[in-house]
Amino acid sequence: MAQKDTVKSILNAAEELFSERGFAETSLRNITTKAGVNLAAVNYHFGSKKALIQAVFARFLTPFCDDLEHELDAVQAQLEGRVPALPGLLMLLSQTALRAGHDSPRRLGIFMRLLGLAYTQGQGHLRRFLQKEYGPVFKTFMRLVTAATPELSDEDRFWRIHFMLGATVFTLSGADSLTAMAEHDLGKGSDIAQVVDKLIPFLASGLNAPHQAD
Amino acid sequence: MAQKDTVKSILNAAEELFSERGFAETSLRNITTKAGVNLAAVNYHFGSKKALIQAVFARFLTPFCDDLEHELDAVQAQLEGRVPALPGLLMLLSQTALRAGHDSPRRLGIFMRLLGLAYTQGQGHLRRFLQKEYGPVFKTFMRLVTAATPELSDEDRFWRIHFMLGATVFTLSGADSLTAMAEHDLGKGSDIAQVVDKLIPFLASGLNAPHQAD
DNA sequence: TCTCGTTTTAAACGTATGTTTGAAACAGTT
DNA sequence: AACTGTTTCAAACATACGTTTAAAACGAGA
Repeated sequence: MAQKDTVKSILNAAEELFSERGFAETSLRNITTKAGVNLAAVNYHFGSKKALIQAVFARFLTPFCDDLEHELDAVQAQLEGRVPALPGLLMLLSQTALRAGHDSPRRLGIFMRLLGLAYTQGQGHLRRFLQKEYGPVFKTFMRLVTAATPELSDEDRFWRIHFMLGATVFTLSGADSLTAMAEHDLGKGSDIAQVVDKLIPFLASGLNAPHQAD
Repeated sequence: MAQKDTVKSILNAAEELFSERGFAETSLRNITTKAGVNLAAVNYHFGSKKALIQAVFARFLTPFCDDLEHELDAVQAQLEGRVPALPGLLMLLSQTALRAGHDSPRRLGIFMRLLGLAYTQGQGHLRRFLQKEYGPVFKTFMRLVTAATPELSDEDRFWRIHFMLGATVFTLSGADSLTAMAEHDLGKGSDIAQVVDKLIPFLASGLNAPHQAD
């Protein structure tokens, strides 16, 4: 059982430290110290730092995407040709995501921060890895969203989907500091599930906005 | 004139490299090589790498914020107590931003990517610098947005502002690769000004969404 | 032309990083 | 109890980084 514990400790420490400081700013010594294991353990169990980064993503993303794929299949079966409703699709996605951070809801924020880093930080190997590994499920989801928004032009839909993605990743990845700000400014904090609840009407309304500004 | 050229070359190279790879992944040797100057020039002219990072932000942000401040003053004078219109405020912000990348519109994308990095990447010194230096103009803008959306609760407005910020930063910072994707998927690319045009109705509609999802 | 403050240069410094190594500790099997 | 494959460990390795240094090159004013 020693191996399992070491591997898991490393993944836990890496996940947290990466999300706090980024990939390049987090050294293997930081990680192994926090995990309470020897420095060489990372290269022994994962092979390299790059492979460790990918493993951190895979541990979260693989169960999430499997779960999502299953849910999407169920939706498609239930529809039998009818068009899906957009808010339902968004809620299904968010609920699946919240479920994926099964330990604590905080983990979703941590992972969103990682996802943001994956796109902003260099790490070309990571983008390629994520694309190859988890691209298909995303395509399926996109197909359903397309069916749910038949009145949108392909162009508007394309851009608005990315506007939604940006709002989500940015907000949830900064959820910790943002709820702290909210608590300070408004005297009212929120947990991440409440933020998601606030996000959904915003996204749904933005996606269905009229083509031109009023 | 030698100093001016060296300083400007360094800033140009740093701006581009930082936006491509992030701060920690870009070495001073990368920067000075690309700029065609000696390695020591950065420490001579800027003092440290941290100071160079701040200088890159200041070169873009100082003219932009001065311009924005001026524009906001004009709006407030013209209003004389009446409530401002939200789409107008958003367009004013985006037009000012587009104007700030006066050399090429591509520069706005580069800078948005830097702004995203500033928030995701560790760099506590940067957040503090930006807050101290450019916080007040942001507060002024926020006051006008608050006046333009009297029907929103403080809580909803707070969160939706950050949803908007996220959609904007994320999309514009990835504008290069996103327009490439759009070209590939739809056979129709866009420049950054067109993306901004598409963004505004999305944001305005999201901000004014009903409180609960339908 | 000489001078003095500024700028550039090549080289070195100290430190931190990812990775490798070879021996020690361990756990399960015969 | 002895053997075997796996895992841990302390130490070292090579490399890359930001920064410093001291000398050289430069440019404008006397």
